[in-house]
Amino acid sequence: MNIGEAARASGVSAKMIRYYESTGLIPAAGRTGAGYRVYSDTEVQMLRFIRRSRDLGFPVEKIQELLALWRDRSRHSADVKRLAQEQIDGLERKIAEMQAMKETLQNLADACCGDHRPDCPILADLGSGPSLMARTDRARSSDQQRSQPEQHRSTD
Amino acid sequence: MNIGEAARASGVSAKMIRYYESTGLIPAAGRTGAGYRVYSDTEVQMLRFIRRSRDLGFPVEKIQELLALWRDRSRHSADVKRLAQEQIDGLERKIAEMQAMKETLQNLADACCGDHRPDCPILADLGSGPSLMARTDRARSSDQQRSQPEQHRSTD
DNA sequence: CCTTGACCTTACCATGATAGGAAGGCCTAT
DNA sequence: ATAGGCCTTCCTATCATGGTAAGGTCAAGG
Repeated sequence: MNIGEAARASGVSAKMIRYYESTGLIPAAGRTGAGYRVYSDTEVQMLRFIRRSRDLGFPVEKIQELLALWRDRSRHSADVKRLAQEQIDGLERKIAEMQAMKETLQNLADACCGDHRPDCPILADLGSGPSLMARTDRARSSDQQRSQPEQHRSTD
Repeated sequence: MNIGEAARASGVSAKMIRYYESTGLIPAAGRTGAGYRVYSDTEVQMLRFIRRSRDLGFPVEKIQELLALWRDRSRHSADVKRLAQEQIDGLERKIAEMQAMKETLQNLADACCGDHRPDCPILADLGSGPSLMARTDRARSSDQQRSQPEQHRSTD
């Protein structure tokens, strides 16, 4: 099987297969006399493993660990579970982060009448110092820093 | 104010300020005789605007539009609201995507006993073809080594 | 045989936003 | 005048992926 077929069979693009090989994620494939890479079913299965792991958001670095465990018949499932849990935790963190952004934006958008008038709480918030939204405002302090004549910061 | 002070005052690193200038997001700053960039309070305010927009997940491309609206005193708040809503929608899509990953992983992890034994539904799923998961069910394993005659293209 | 077209090869460039470093110039206080 | 802290530009890297270009290979058909 050449790289194009392996790509179609695994769902990993030929481009990425070569990249994974170059980075050492997968071992170098065999070659025909002409230099074409050759793939066995076993190797395609490994590529599918990688593809599926990527689909679940695992970074390539972690996939390396997953592959090592996959190949290790004396692995401890606890190690696999730990990797999965770390990934779950990472996803959760990112979800929470984006959820917070979304809520802040939603609050701002809700407060914006969204018509022909220029007044807009969204821009007002963006243009002000630290986040006024998300929780009741506080630290509004000086929204302009001291106005020094120019250059250097000297005596603080 | 030089770039270091502007960075501290805006929360945008000096590195990024130069980058934003090089990409045209912000106009080129004035320079002292020695070539040092000089920033006014107005420019620092703009940098804070950018910083806050980034904190809300806006890509620089969108920030360019936001900045244009910010500067345009005859803007329509509807345009701002639309940008915000697009960003909200984008965040929602990404959140849903990651939520799906998380749930799939959680189901797999829940099915993994996570002890010293090698059997692991997580690896079994990753090693199988297309997603066997998707619903809240698994409780299966040892389903990974069936060699499928999937090759086509007779020219081998 | 020669052409055609689909496939393969390597190598380089680009993305987006950010950080790191090197090499050298500038500024100010001591 | 020298130290050391700041500035400058330029280069590199990230991470996973796609694109392009220039050239070799292979199978089929005229």
